[in-house]
Amino acid sequence: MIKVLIYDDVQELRETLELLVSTTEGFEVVGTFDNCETAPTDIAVLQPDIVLMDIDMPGLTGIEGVKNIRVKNQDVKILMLTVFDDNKNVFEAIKAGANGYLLKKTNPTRLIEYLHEVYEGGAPMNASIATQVLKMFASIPSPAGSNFNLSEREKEVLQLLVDGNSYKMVAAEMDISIDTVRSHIRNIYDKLHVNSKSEAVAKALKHKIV
Amino acid sequence: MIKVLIYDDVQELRETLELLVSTTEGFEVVGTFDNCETAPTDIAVLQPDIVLMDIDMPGLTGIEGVKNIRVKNQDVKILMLTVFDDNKNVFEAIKAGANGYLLKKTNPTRLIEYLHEVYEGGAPMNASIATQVLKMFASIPSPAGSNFNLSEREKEVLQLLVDGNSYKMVAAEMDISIDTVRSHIRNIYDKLHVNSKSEAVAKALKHKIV
DNA sequence: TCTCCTACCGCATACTTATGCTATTGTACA
DNA sequence: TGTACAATAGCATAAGTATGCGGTAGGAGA
Repeated sequence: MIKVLIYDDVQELRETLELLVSTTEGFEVVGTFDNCETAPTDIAVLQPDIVLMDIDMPGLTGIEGVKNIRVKNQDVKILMLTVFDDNKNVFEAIKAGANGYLLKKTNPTRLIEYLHEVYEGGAPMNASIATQVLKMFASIPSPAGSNFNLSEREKEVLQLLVDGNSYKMVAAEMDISIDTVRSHIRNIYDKLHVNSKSEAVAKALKHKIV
Repeated sequence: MIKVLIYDDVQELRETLELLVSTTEGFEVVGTFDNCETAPTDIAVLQPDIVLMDIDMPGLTGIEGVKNIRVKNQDVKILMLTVFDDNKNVFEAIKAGANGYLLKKTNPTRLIEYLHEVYEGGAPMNASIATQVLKMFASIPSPAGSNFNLSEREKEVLQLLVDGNSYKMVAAEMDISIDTVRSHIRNIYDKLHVNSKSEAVAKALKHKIV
């Protein structure tokens, strides 16, 4: 018997989910709640195998709920449920420790399959969400960033700027005159095609130059 | 008819795959190759919808193959096939532009499902691989909602600073006075515990505030 | 040898930024 | 019905920055 715990603020959906899961062979609903304020203790008491967690709840959001659960319990499988496959939430939920991410419009048969999948250690996601995850993944800048032909010395200066140093502080740090710092920075600006310190810093970070 | 192109250096597997796909309703194998040296031109000529790409090939690896394909073609769906669900390869393949990542031990029925899924824009992955992807994802240096209690307006200003705007440009962009911009920036500095524009930009980018 | 590049240094000037203080509005919450 | 805070705006001044010009010295390579 796979024990399932349900969090959803919408009564109708909560009941639909409960009905679906409890009438499926091999599954048992051990509780349903309209908020996840007490999730960590609920789980300690009810000992579910899988938690279905709505992401859009008033008060404590599902993501907060997952974080709170994971402080106490790393084992229970958590499946996020959401109406929107919006970028930020997916990322946040995964980082919080969710095991899968499903759209509410997922059809019942598929949902049950996904429950089996997560129970067996998988990470079920709807196709659209999986695609998003891959895209986010692919957008992670690779370690080999273009370095714009900056000389070693220039990179040093740039690093110090990124760390929040003023010209004066850079000069002190590198033990060169402030005018030399100016020279270096001028050259850096030329190479990066920028004309302010903050633009240079932004470009350095975005392109992982430093 | 969904057109499939197969790359695998092992003749037996190539033939098994070809048999499986070509005997399935709605699918057609337009070619099989034992290496992906000529992949970009193969694809230009054969116009497949889906490419099945073995990852472990002598000479040009499947990952190199994907990179080469993506230079010319962003539309064809590429499914990676591998015996090992090893961390580095998954990451590299995704970064190269693969649409999905399957283990060779995937059973035939499931494989066909996955082919449909990728054709429809999904990102099929075996459960074990999806789990890995989530884990990698979760280990990405944390953006984790640290927004330093910036108000919406302050975030707007900060974004403009990150984009390289001066006070004057921010004022023009937001249609407020430069003194108001100063006010906002003062408050941003207080909240971020910095005291220069470039520090603020660096912090914004490092903490993914904007 | 001569040229190119890098690192170094200097001065001057206009512009931008940081930070002090103050003040009015509107909205939200207790 | 106050209290709190966000957003707006202003003024003044010191500090920092951007960019114009100029220069020297040393090493790599044509």
